[in-house]
Amino acid sequence: MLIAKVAVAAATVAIDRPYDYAVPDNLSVAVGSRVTVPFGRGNRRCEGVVLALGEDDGTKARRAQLKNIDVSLDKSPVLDADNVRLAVWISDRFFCTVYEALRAMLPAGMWFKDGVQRARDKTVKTVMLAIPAEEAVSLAARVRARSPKQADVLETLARTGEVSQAELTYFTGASGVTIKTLEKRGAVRTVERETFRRPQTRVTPQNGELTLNDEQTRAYERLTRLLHGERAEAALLYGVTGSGKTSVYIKLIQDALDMGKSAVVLVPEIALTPQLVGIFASRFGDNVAVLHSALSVGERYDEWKRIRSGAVRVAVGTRSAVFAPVRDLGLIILDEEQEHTYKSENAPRYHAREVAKFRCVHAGAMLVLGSATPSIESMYAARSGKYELVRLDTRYNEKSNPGVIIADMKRELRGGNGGSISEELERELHLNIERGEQSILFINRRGTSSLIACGECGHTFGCERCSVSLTYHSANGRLMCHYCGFSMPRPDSCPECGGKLRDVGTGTQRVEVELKAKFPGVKIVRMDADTVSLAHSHEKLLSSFRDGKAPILLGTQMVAKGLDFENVTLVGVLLADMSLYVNDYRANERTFSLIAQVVGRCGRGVKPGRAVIQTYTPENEVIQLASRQDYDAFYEREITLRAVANAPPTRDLLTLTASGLDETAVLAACVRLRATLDGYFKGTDTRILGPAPAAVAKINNRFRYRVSLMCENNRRARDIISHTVREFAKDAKNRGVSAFADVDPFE
DNA sequence: AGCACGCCGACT
DNA sequence: GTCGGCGTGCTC
Repeated sequence: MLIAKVAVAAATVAIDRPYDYAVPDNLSVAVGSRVTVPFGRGNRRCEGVVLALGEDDGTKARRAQLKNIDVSLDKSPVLDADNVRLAVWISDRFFCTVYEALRAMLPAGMWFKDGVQRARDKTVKTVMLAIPAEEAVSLAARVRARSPKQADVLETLARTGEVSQAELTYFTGASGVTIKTLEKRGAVRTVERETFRRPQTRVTPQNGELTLNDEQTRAYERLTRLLHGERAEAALLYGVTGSGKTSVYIKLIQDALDMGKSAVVLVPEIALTPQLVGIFASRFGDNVAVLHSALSVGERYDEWKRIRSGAVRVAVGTRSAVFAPVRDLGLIILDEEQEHTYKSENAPRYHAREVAKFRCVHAGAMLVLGSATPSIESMYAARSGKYELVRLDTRYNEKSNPGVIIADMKRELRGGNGGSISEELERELHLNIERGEQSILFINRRGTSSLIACGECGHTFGCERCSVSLTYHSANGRLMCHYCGFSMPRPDSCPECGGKLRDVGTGTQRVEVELKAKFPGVKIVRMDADTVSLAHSHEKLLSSFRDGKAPILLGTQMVAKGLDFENVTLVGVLLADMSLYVNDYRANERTFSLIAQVVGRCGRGVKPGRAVIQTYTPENEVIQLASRQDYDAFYEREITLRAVANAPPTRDLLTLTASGLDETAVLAACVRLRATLDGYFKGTDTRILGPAPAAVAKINNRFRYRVSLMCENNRRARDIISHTVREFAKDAKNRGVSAFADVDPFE
């Protein structure tokens, strides 16, 4: 009798192991087949993946205990032995179940829920005007008094054209009923559209020979030697902004293709790197598949199949594309390898860099990590010889470094300027506007919108389910929780004392208002989550900045990347020190990377550029070093601090997070966790910290506390951690509290 | 995490 | 006598 070892979906980490099932004679399954099996006392049906097959070697008694596999979900297996091996490794390294790891390897939407396949091609209901825009605006004015929601809907549609119903209700707060009423009145039409268009515009392939400069050629040649087998674990391509890493990537990919192999290119976020994706698309034409969160389920599946069949040899995508099923993997490139988007925050909590390493080692492929500001851990590995370090030190089209002005906001405040634009920045902006040159202003803050507080009693609005403040979105006029999605309309006055509500903190909208007052009549393009979502694309906003020659582009994080415009000669960083004051050992690194990137973007054109860094702590060394783009000095300083603190990369950080509805129970469980770990690590130099509230202490009514360990991430430490998590789940005292482990989380 | 099994109190 | 409370232990 044939026995299958199956990874089941219903298993948690506490009970995860391969379960044996009998394979009925009429069923054909292979390693990697998805199946359904009966599981648990209730024999409820659950999904699973076959990990291995073997002949029965047990006794009759044992055979009688075995249950049968129910059905096989695929005609031919969708995963293979390599996937299984990788999944087992991920489950061990990142403390998840084997099933969770396997699941991450398949395109979303291929999975069954309750035995019913989810809709293949989702459609989305979109709404558009059925009457001319001007007519809609005047209709809106007429009905405003009686039906304000309808008026809002009409005006929004007049501005945007076609919008999905979901977005429309988000921005106007109107319900589906309002839209139906308008439809009955003949003012709007609704259409079911396929979720997303194919994002790739087919570009004409460029086959022209790529010319590299001397330095690029040397870097390329060293990397090629690695590609041909003389390899370290990975290569770190450390190239200052503008040194032309992309050209080196392209040469390497071409080489891999010439050898009959495939390449995977990972980018932090597709939407933020349209230029890079565009370059690959035009260079490799139909040989590229772009994997992308905006693809519909069906499209994603199609792209996945194209890659798997070998029809496409280059896959470009975000984190999950590290699993792209390319034929004969020859090369993986992680661009901007320091970005936190490569680390998954949900199970499986893997880091794409580590998965890439594993795949490359097993496929005999090369891994290239590219960055202008490498993560401290990667540079550490490079310096200690684990990675090959390849540098690109000179800027292509050598331009003088931009002049950097550090504006002291404390002094501004003392001088009576309580706004968010310093005198220096205002002066430079004036200069640029006069000269017809463009400026980019970048707000360094997490979140996209501002907080609202009562100007009289100081009342603030918090989410009742989560431990965070509600942030105000001027785009839809609502207060929203960024964790659970709760939203409410912004009240007219303080619910406590009736006082007037004010915006606190510098949101993009507030800066925009300030700029408009200072520079009347000057066109400002604002790019943040609000405007991007409504206008549908970064590209649209960017081209309105570039082609429309708007003097000022103002935005959050998202303007910091991929901007490479000739006419931009001034970059301003508002609140440069904002990200320094986070309780996180990576705060310095993040701040440095952000500022250095922004400074580097400036002055890449023909004209000389300047950067204005606004900060309340102008003497801060991180800001000073970043403004000089002095990565090497920053690295030396930072690695010393990390070593003193026993923080990564000198040690690894392992965390255990417990969450539950009852705060005292969670805390008590965490204290027990800590005691258990203290026992296991007694007498070692492992540092154990906590329990401390997690960065977001409460999500969806669940309180979260965390215990951290700084130790070497070795077999023994991992065994202790996973054993502790298992025991935790079994302990009746921990009822109602769940725990998970994470490696080097980015929180 | 589910889910059944089992051993105690209220109710037809 | 039986229905259902939730404490306990297992999942091929």
